[in-house]
Amino acid sequence: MPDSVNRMITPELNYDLLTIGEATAIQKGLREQLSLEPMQKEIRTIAGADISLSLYSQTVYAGIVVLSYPELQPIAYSLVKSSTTFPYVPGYLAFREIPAILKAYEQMPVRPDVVMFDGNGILHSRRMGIGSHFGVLTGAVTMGCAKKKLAGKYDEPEPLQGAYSHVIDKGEVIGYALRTKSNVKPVFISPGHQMSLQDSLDIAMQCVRKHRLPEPTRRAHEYVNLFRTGQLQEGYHEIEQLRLF
DNA sequence: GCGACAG
DNA sequence: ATCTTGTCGC
Repeated sequence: MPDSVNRMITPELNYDLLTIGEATAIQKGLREQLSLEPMQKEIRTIAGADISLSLYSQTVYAGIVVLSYPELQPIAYSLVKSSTTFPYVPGYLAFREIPAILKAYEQMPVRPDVVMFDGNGILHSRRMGIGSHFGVLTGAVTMGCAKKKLAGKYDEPEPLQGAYSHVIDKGEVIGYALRTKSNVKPVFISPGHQMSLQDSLDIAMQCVRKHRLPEPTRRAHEYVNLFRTGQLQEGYHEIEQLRLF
């Protein structure tokens, strides 16, 4: 089938012309399809998804890095250069980043068991952060890991690695403030889609190594920055494993 | 009206 | 998010 025809029946997702009011309506609709049922399947791969931008540019560099689990070794990555005019508005990050991340996702021949986003899942005023939005859109199992709080209230967790506290909004637990390293600011964990609050916390803890950020989002951030600075090329790539015997 | 506000 | 140098602490 000619490429021109294919594009007509599978148009790219484009949120650029939406108003905030329309975006809010979309979030409310997606929320009705959200599932927070506990995971059943065993995790063998987990991916991190992120975007890198040049200041004042509409060009976005999207990437997804797939890691083995529980080893957390990068085994493949997908990079896509795209553009967006939807501005950054707190609470609407998905409309700016998802179109590009979706391209990177669809370009991959493999489907990771979990996708972790640099942003939130249900830790959002309408329970529809970028992780949940992407999950409902694709059916993927997703979660969020944000570096700053977006919504809700929480008590500061003890300053020890592994300590955590609930983030609560309107009387319900919507995520956790998790101390991934002692005496370092916590990260904010929440389920996106097809997993429970407890699942998201367990997975986040299993993904912490030497840094504040869990490996999936840390690697995704690293890779999209290498892409933006010309040190990695667009496309899908598998990483040859170094065998030491 | 005031404060908060992922990336 | 990105732009930036040194500096403090484990």
